[in-house]
Amino acid sequence: MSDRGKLQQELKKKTPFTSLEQEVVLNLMRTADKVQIRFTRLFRDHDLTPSQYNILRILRGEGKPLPCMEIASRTITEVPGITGLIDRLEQKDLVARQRDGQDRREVHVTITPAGLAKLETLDQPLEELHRQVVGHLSPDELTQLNRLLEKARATLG
Amino acid sequence: MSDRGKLQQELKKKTPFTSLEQEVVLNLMRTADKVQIRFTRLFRDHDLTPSQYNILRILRGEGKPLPCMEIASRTITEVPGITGLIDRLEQKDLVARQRDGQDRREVHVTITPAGLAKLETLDQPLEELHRQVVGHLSPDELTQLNRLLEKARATLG
DNA sequence: TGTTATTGATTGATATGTAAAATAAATGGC
DNA sequence: GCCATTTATTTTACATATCAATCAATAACA
Repeated sequence: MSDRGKLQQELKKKTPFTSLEQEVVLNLMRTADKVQIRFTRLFRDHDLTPSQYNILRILRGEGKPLPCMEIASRTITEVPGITGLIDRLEQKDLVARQRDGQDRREVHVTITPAGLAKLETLDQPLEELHRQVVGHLSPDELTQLNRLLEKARATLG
Repeated sequence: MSDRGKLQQELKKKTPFTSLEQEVVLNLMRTADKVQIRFTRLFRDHDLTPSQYNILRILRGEGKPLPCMEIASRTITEVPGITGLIDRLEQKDLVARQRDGQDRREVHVTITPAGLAKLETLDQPLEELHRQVVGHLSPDELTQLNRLLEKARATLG
């Protein structure tokens, strides 16, 4: 069965794709969705959501407290959403808030030792999951896929 | 600048990717996210959400009333989420509920003339957006991208 | 200096996705 | 026909995303 046929069957659509462009977009969204489901499951097993993990990872990578604006700028999450995310991470003692800077409007967020420990328990499973998800593609295919995704994204932002 | 460098800069990460697999996954999620944002905006301009549009499109494609279970099976949305979606579409008179079948547990959902009209106003803008989003890739690249995305998704469920 | 504009963060409203449990109707075995 | 099970849907609870509005602190500037 052709590639086109496969996706068509998967979506249970009766009509053929009207364009190659439409097929690519659907394919992209559907694949990303399935990948995300796998990662979401892993995070949930560790009592985290993808957004929460992402913030912890950013804080660890930076190694110092970051204001909410800066966190928002590095995630999909809009600034108002950061507030609630930090609230829930703070309740779990994975991050802490500080108003220490000269600019007292800024709330600096720090990852706690417990937050760092939580991340460490996820490092290996995550690396393993990355391999599980796209490991069946050859290095050439992965490189090619990267190139095409980059090119697709180039005009988008 | 290399592809790896570009994404790295974009995410403001300080450390290089630990693997090609990780890079592909991040690339995939990020690209899908940006594409989705564009479509979400278009739908919002027409007072719809992506999920709402998706349900209308499915109903139009089928051409006859469908039970909630069937709608859920053709979307990302889990069954419980369908209820609220149909609620809001019904409030806008874009769909209607019927309990006409032999199995009176089933709620059949029909698209209304207003719903069909709403979809028609979206057909052209959507086709145009598909081209805008990935139209700068050559047909060869689109075909290649489709193949790689299909292959990536093959092991995912 | 004092008024205004901007910025960082929060809150509130609406929509969605997910999981668990509840409700109601249909089905199968006896 | 009765009862346990299954099925279709809804309800409830929680996390998130988006947008608008608000509040406090700072910056800009006449």
